Amino acid sequence: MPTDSRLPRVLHVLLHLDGVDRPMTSEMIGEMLGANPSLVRRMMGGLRKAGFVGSTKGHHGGWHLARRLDEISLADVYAALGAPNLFSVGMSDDAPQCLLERAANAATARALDQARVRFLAELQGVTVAELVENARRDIEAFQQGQR
Amino acid sequence: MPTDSRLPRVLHVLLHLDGVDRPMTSEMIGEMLGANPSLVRRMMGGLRKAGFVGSTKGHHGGWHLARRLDEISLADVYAALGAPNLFSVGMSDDAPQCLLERAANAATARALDQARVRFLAELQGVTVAELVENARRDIEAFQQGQR
DNA sequence: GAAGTTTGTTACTTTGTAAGTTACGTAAAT
DNA sequence: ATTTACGTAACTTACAAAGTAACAAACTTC
Repeated sequence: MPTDSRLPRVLHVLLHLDGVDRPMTSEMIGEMLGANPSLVRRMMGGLRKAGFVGSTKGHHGGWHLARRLDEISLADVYAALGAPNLFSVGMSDDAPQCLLERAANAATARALDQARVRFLAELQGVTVAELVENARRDIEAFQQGQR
Repeated sequence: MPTDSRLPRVLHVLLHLDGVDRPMTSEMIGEMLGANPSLVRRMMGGLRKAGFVGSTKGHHGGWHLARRLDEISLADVYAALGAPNLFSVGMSDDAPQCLLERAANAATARALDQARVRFLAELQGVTVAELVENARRDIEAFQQGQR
């Protein structure tokens, strides 16, 4: 399967929406991401339902922020995308008869669960607003290097 | 992509190999896993290179353990499989120009890295032998319930 | 209210990777 | 020599997200 890149992509979009005062159309966003406008609408749909962004139709329509970025954690964004499957590794049979197979599956599931918990905890601890700050720091560091 | 189920599957195989004194053929293992013998040979190849199992050709040939299960951690097994890609989530572009995209990617990568570390740590802390013990406990609990 | 813009949604095609399959060479046992 | 069984390469299938196309609905502007 092509890698599921929705999480970093919609984060990228949120960061840009924060920096503009006009709505951005799906076409503008699509160009930014190197993606199709239709795909953008699909990705952003979840964020709209979650109330993080709004969208307006017609002239000068497009996507805009509907909540402050410091009120949105990365975990919120991930959830708004529908908490898509995180792993490419998994069990082929969830409730096997063989007890040895169960032991093998249980051990694998345990490790995956721990990893998922860690992943979500990390996302929970960061707001989208902090990403803006990180980027700003990077920009300053870059300008520093230019002098 | 179909889910990568190699880790739980080869663990399952190791647990069975521990319980028999004769080598198991790829065909027997394939039937056990609901998989093709050729696929079994591919999956087990890495374990052979790692020295965890051996394989012999010809009459009464097949796969057998080549190391004690308490000397093999789940992380060893995962590594022997080639440390296959763990996540279905990832970035579409690794080194983008846009600093906002970089911030979005970095945050995603950070969470994934933490999750991977947690996953490996969990695998590292468990030996295949311990899975046998777990299964044995399950069997006893089952028999207890039968009385 | 006509024209033009933009989203919302559906249906379809493409893509990437492991699974699954087929085939055949190689080596060992009888 | 025959049979068994691994080793490996080449090919097809499956599946979910990406990507594409199309169009109705809704809004803006004039």
